[in-house]
Amino acid sequence: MSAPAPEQLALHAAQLRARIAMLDHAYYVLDAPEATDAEYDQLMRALLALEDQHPQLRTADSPTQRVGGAPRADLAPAPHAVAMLSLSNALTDDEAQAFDMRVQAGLGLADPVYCCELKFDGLAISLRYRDGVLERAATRGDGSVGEDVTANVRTIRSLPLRLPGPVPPLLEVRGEVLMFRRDFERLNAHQRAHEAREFANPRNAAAGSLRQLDAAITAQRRLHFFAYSMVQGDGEEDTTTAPDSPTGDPNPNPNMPAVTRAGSQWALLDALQELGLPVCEHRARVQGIAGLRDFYETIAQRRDSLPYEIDGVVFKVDDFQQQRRLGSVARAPRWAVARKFPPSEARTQVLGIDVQVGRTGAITPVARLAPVEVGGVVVSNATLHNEDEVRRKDIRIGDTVIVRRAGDVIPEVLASVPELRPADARAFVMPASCPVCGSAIERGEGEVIARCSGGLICPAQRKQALLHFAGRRALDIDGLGEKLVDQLVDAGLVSHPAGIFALDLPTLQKLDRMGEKSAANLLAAISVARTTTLDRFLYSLGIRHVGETTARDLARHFGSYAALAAATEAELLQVPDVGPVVAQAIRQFLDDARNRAEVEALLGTLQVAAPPPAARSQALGGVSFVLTGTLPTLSRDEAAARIEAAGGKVSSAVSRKTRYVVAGAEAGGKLAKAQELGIAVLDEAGLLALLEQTGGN
DNA sequence: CGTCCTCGAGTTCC
DNA sequence: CTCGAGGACG
Repeated sequence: MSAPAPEQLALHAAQLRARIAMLDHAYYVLDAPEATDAEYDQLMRALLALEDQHPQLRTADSPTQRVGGAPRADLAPAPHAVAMLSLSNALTDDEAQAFDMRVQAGLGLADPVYCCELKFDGLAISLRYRDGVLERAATRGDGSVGEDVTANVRTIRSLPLRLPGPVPPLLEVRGEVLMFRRDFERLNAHQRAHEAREFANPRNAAAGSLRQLDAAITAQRRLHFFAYSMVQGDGEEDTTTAPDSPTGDPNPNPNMPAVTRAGSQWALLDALQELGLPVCEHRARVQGIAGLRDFYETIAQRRDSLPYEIDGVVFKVDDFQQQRRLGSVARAPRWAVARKFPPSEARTQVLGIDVQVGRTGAITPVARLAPVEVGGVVVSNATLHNEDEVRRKDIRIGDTVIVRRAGDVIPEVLASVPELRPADARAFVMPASCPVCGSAIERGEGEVIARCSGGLICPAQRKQALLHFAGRRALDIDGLGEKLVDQLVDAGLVSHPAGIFALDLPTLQKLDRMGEKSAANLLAAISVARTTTLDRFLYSLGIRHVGETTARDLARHFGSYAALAAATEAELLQVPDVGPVVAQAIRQFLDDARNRAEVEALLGTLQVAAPPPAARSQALGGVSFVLTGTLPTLSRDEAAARIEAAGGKVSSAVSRKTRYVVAGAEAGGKLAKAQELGIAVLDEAGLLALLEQTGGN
């Protein structure tokens, strides 16, 4: 085969570039992808291969030369008169301490004064005001040249387009553009509703919104801005003689604008604020390493309750003269450092997508991930919830994905990174039959969850049913966990709950790694579980839609299993919170012959006591509480029991009807919600005091 | 009939 | 903890 002519190759490369540019425009600008990711990827690979073989074809504007958030062709380049530096990072307390030591050494000064601020997880932006009028807004870009995003930045409501009062003829304000969590969630809900791709996090959403070509779209996205620094004139380094006092009191020239007079970062922030620029309220002026630590700790605790995301805090030497003496190295100033929080997000690869079978037969896709550390633990699995979710987030096997494990414990796959998708990435396909028992998988009309139709034929469902039965909130059989249930079911020793009570020592000892001692312990635990209460018993049966609360309501209403079994659907409807769906599910369970036999067998071996009576104390008269976080001494159950004993109600979600939120350590979203709704927040001591007070009389 | 509230179910790691 | 969905209530 003969080599194609060079002109032909050049033409081919140009065609590929044009096609890719067109698809980029459709994807990033018009939000209307015109090709699948695989097609796009194929084009890109073809171009890369071509350029690799014929380097002379590689052009500076080739899409292959783009890295990450490279400037988009259609946004004008915006050079920075003074480079936008980044900050060096301190990832550990030791590194923060080293920074403080360097500053002390550089200044020959013990315990320097620092200005502490938040490190926003957004985009650095520079705003140029000429005679007080916003003239140009630019992204950081590579530090020396950014992108002109003036039209988009103008849509930020909190940003003054004209600065009042005396201002220098040319003033450049720097700060961060970010999206509040609330607006981010609203945006994603909107994207979801329009079947558009969701954003992985507020920062990506802010970046995407700011780089919109249509400023009308940016306007709808509700961006925010916080100012944190300033460059004067046309970029000459600030040489104004700063007043000796960092607060910048009496000034020789009172006509000079306050921003110009400021002799310290702290005073500058004040001055920016006076100009009507948004300045974040979370800042502090502190002394020495102890002060830096305090600020870091305080903010780390509040991190989750802030309305926007931050990835750390920033420490700056406060005094401008001192800053100048310290100077800059390479691309970062020596007088400032970013103390980062441990990352709560990480990228990793999807090795595969398996499905799990739950107690009710629910089929849940689970991503097997290349192990990655995020939020302090190594994550290797993450639920994908359901089929629709996988499709919506467009997560494929082989994809690189963003995983998050924030204040909450459960890792979540936020999004895939389409740029890093390999050509052989495979989409997830919901299997047609259960991987465990082979029964058909069905998904009801309008339902989100697909289910294995095998019922208790399915070993997976049987195992889950047994685990539920033995669970802490049901019969509470200590030691009967997943491993053991697996063994018992696989060995054919137990196939249904009543079978647990037929176990004996010789049978148990047939199992691997089951000595006499542990077997005896298990039998003792089973024996203890023979005595139970009606509410726990009803809950343990695993009737659909009957959870802990409904089981308790049923127990209280009917008083005995026999009474419940005799109830008609109409009678069931009399029970609080039982409607037609739940009543039917209960009736269906009771009418099934196998279930009846099972319950009969259980009742033959168990002693089921009448349910504990409802709280008699009316002290708290149905006041509604929500618990969140870890309390110092009480467990959550104990706290709930005490509240209920005093006649209060404990529910799981915060709403306007909630009177108190009891928050412990590492409280998450519920605390934030409580603050949002203005609901009283108690700590453990506050709760105990309240109980004491009301219970005492 | 729509809105809000609550419950049930599934889930990760050590 | 978060979702979906059932139930209560206006």
